[in-house]
Amino acid sequence: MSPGVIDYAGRVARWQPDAVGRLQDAAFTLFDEQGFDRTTVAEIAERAGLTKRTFFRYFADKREVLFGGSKGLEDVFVTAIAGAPAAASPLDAMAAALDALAELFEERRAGSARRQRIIVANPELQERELIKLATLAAAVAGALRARGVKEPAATLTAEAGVTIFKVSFGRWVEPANRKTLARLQREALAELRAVAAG
Amino acid sequence: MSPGVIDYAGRVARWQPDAVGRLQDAAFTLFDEQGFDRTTVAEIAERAGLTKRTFFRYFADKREVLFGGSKGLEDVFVTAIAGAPAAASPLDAMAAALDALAELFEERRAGSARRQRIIVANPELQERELIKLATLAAAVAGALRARGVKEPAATLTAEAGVTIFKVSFGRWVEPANRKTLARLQREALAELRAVAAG
DNA sequence: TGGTCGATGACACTAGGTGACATCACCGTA
DNA sequence: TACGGTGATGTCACCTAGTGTCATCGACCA
Repeated sequence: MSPGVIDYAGRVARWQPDAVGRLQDAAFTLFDEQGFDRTTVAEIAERAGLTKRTFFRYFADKREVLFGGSKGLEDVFVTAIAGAPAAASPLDAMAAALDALAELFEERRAGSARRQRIIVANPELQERELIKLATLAAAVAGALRARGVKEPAATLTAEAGVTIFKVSFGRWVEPANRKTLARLQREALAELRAVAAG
Repeated sequence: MSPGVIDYAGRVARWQPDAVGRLQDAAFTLFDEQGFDRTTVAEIAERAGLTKRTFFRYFADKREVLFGGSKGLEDVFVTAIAGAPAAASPLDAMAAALDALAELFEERRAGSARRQRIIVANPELQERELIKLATLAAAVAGALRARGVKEPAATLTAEAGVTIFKVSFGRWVEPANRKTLARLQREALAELRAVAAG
């Protein structure tokens, strides 16, 4: 669609640039305006100046368009675990990784809240969110095992860390919240330590 | 389909009994034989002697036919939490609830393993499983709050308990496993305590 | 006898998702 | 300069999950 666009160099480009970005923008806007399931893929594609078929070339399904950033999240988390001091306990490594995550998000609270609104409003999207978090937990557990943590401690620690992130993230994006994500995560971690101590 | 069946009283019944059960049986068998996504709803319905439309009257979607028992699971979990001694710590109440769950499953290891095989083979089904577990965790957190546990301790404890169940269940249904679910859960809980203690 | 109810069937329709093939600007190379 | 390959996109036909609506007909009741 729309061939013959003039690109930055003044040459005739066949396609408008950044099809993926345009699809994501269109999807976010439409989901936010009319809700996820009152928005069709054809509608998203049309708004992005593309076709349904092109949408499905970039995204495995309609939900996936909202989860583009999850690979980056996983990378930051795993890298931070791997980079923690060798002497750090599993839970200390986890604390360091949570701080690294917080830094990644701190600037994007408005966008995160918008995305969260869309997801919370739709069970299908919550399912996808949960499997992304489960995948994340599995990767984190792998990073812990690479540090010498045994099973099932690695999986339990990883799940605990991801749970802390999830719970804290949910509080962070609440309109009334004034605390930083880093602080909410540290509080949750302390709480978990207290619970486990009995 | 198949009207004119003779029922237990010798009278002519219009329909064969237990449509839900027949649909579940057909679905389990077909999913196990040919996989979840190579099985169509029309196929399941036909095998059960019913139509697609009837399938969707009983199950909200194709996946739901595998998750009929999750309400019972939640009831047992929540009841056990509520019934724990008033003096028990949150984690002790959790331990008691996990024992109660183990009792519920101990007799059904073969069936549980078959269901697990089907679910593990398909990401869509894992998504549904995860949201069921998340719903379970939310209910358990509610039961803990009813005991006076504050947030975020209640949610963190509930998530930890459900994680212990999930991890232990996965190990329990492994072909090589010889331990009971109760024992695997107790081991995981001890491990979690050790990790959190540092 | 007739009327309501409840479980199921029949049928048409929407939308997510896929496979196969066509299009055409771009780019490297002879 | 001509030409062939490549990659991003479009077109079209198709499958199947899931839904809305109305028809059917034995059971049950007055």
